Amino acid sequence: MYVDQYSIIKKPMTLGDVVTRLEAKTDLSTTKRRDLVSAVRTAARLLHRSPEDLPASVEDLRNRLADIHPVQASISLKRLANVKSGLVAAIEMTVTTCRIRKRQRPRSPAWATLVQSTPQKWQAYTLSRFSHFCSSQGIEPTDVSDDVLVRFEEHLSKEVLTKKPEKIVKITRQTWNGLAERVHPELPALTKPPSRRVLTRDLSTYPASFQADIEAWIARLETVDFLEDDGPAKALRPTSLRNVRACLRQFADALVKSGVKPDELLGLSDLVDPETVKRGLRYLRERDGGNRPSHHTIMAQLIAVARYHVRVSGDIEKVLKSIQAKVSVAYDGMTDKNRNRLGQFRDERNIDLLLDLPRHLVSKAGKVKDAGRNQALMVMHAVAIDILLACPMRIGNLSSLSIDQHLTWRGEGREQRVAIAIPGSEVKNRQPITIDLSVETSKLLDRYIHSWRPKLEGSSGNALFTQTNGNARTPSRFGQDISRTIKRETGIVMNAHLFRHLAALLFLDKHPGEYETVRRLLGHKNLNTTTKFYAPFETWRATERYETEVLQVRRAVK
DNA sequence: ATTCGAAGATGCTTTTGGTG
DNA sequence: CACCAAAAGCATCTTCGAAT
Repeated sequence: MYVDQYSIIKKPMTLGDVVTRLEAKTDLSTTKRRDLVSAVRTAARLLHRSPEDLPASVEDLRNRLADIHPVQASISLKRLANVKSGLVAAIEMTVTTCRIRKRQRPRSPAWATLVQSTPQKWQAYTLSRFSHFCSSQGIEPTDVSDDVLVRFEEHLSKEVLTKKPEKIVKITRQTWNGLAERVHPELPALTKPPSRRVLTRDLSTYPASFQADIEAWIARLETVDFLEDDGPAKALRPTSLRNVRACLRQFADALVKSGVKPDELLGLSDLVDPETVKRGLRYLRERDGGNRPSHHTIMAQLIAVARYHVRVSGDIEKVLKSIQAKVSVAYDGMTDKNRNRLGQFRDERNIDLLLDLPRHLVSKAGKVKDAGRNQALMVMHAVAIDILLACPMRIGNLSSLSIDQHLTWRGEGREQRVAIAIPGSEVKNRQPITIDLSVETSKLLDRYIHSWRPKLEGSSGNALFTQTNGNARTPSRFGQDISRTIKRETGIVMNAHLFRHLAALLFLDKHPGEYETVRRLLGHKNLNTTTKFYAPFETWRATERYETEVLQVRRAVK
């Protein structure tokens, strides 16, 4: 590489330099200096790096610090906040030359009036930081433009250690536009950037004959005519029908995006011609940067359509099958993501944290003086997690538990226990679920129903985990609630379904090879399914045993 | 002063029984 | 017993709202 001999090659500043400069700073009190140096060192320690190896860049440190959770790092939330604040202050003092000072001059009169007169208090909060930023830059409310928002985002990401600058910008824009639209017509509206999400064309934008053809195909899948010879053996469930529709919509969209005119799609037969299929798949592969499971699913739907609806020749069907084979994605048992998430539980501390979480949540809720909705939700999550630990059912079944239909109380007083019974028709694989909860879990459930659930709107209904409208929480919603609570309280990243894997893992850890028990616990129909999933984890135990039995010996010898 | 929560919609991924 | 189809589940976006 050619290097200009006259140019001075500057090494990027590191946190090591920040410490050196801080220590040389005579205008700081000894205490202040000590605190700042400590903050920088602690931050580096949390990141498992030496200060010299970390760039003195707020932007870079934000990303690194984003994954630090106080519980996992064994420090208090407050201490972590103090460390972050000290870190930014230290960088400001030693590295950054120009920055917008916090709490400097008051905002300009126009900004002050605007923010103080918002209809809702939260709007003032939301716009607080933005208004100070603009004011300090000499930008009045009427001068606000998309460009100003860009500079605001730059300020947030380069000079402040907030978690998600882009989210703050998004909410600022939303709040601003809300005010501009409803309260202050004189204010300029901000442009909403296009969503990065792929959205397919709505089916209603295709020719009527195409829409009708799809509906006919769906209708065929959802009804069983026992007199029909080659009809489906059983009616598909609503979820599957939704997926069929989605696949066809996504493929039609792929064709349009690759240049086919929507008007040219007159029926399903226009989707399954081999050349057309290749064209669509090429587009999808290009767009997604490789094969995806969804491409394979789409292909499967197209083949079904080709075979049973369009009734293509056997030759064509063979061609389509060979195309499908080319887009398949190798998959064995469990994905890396799930494997990694389960890996968190190789640390026994995390197992304890999770097992103890229900109790922790209840006691946390109980400590609040005027406990209200939020505390009731905490106890709701405690109950959900406790049930998942005892009986790792699918989130769909958990979220729709009904007090009247699924719960039965047995026994009296201290021995009272709650039984959960879910009929097979409500379960994914049609295996009924029956479980007697432990006395402890039953007590927790009882306390939730009698003391906490009534604090929630919608508690007059039968849903154990009620929404404000009285309906049961939706599975995806409830799953997210539970994941978030677990993440917030323990730092563990998991989803509701992982409770099933975890249960199997914990049990097999204590009782190696007892797959039959795990099969019953998880309600699998086939033992095959169980072993397929969990046999790979024997490797973990193998390395652990190697560690304890062989490496320990080495230590002893040493 | 700073995000956070609820809930619906939908794209995308995973699970799981069964079959060739 | 590898592979596939059915039936989920998960992640993320959107919109309307607030809590600490």
